[in-house]
Amino acid sequence: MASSASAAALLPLPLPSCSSSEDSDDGKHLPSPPALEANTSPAQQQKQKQKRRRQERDYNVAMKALALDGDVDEVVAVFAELKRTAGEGGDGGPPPNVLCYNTLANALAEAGREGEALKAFDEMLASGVAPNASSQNILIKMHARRLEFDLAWELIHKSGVEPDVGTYSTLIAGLCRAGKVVEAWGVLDWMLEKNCRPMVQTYTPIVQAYCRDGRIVEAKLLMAEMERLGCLPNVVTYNVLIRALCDGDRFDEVEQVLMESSTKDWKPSTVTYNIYMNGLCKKGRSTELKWYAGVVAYNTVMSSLCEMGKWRGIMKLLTDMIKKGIEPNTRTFNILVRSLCVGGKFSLAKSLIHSQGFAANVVTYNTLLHWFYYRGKLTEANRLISVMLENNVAPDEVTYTIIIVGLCREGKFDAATAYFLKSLTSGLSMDVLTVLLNRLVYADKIWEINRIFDGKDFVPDYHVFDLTIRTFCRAGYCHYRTFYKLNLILDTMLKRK
DNA sequence: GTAGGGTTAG
Repeated sequence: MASSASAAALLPLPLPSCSSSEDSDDGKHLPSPPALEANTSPAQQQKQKQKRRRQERDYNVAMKALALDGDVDEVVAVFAELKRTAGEGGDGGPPPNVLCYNTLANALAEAGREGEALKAFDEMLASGVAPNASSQNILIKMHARRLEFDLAWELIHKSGVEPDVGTYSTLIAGLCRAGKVVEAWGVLDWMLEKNCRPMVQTYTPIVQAYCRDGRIVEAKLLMAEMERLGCLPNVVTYNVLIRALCDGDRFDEVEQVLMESSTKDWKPSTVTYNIYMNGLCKKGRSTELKWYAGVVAYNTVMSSLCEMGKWRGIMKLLTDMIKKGIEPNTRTFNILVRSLCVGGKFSLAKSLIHSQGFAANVVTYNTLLHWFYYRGKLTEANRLISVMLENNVAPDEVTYTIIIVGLCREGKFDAATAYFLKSLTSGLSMDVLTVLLNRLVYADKIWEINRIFDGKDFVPDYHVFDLTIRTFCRAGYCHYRTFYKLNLILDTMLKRK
């Protein structure tokens, strides 16, 4: 995979502590074209460097804000702009510094665009910018998400970048998410051996792992231990605990924990209240909005009202929040779209896409598509797909799933298969394939299945074989009279290998 | 100014 190749690419480190923004006069990246260079004094050059550094910081802050907002495309655009301004002198100019590359790569990784994140790091190395501990941590995070812990270890041991608290914390978080709490404790011991002091961020994932397993007693014990060690649990740690208490219907204890917050030296945030309220909503105990409610709280309640079919109440809340000066976001909007669909107001829901001040995203289109198919409005669905593509909104796995399910239900297996083949251009999704195969096999559409594996753009691997055989067997095709159909498909698949 | 733990939409 590309990830291991890139991990290897990070191994030989050029100059471990040197970032491009530092004043290393190695002459590798002169900021200005020669002509300008000739008649600028050292003082002026210094000034230009400072200006560039400020510019990089500003761009970096902007990228971070955009990433927080979930607008990754815009992050990519800002980064490109940063590179462009460097090249205005004519000969390319200095590359962005390591922090900017980190921000870019992290935003991409967080958005699930890991291939692009790795490409960003490759580009960084190619421009002679040395990675730092944060770059390494971002890579470790990506490895951990794919459960490639061996690669994560290899990176730590061979990169030459000294692991920091963040490195260990990232690894611990990844292990905890994968349910490997014992290994996480191992890493904690290891860092203590290396005299690296843990932080709240190091312990919190372990608290969370306990909470997820319903081991609340152990979670609380660990939090007590943190206090003893002088590493006080903070609002995030308590949020984890409160969520677990909500899931367990232990709302009295939530109140208790909140009451004690002032003496325990932490302050509940809007996130805390959002978790609490979400817990109450899920148990059907509250739709009352308190004074501290922000946009997320409104979204939660509106969404819960939508589940209950009270879509008129949603409109009331929308006007309510606008009156209070709380700005609705894309999610608010999507909840509104969904509630309008639930209420059968399709044309109104559709018209919202073109309304000003709202950028429809892939979720918006998915919501509408789902309902169009659900109500058998195939022409509308087709038209919407065109609009979506015209507006440069890329379909995701959910989109393809909705389309495929919708078409199959109408008996349009051929079209559904065509969409699956189209989805391959953005990579194979096993989820999408599972959905399609299920429908085709149960409908006995052997010809279409053959078509999936007959194309030149799809070479089945072990998982695909496994899935196919299982699906056929579950549908009863492993009977001797029908087995030849599965054989036919397997033949086609083997031809491709 | 980058990384590492927590909330809401299909």
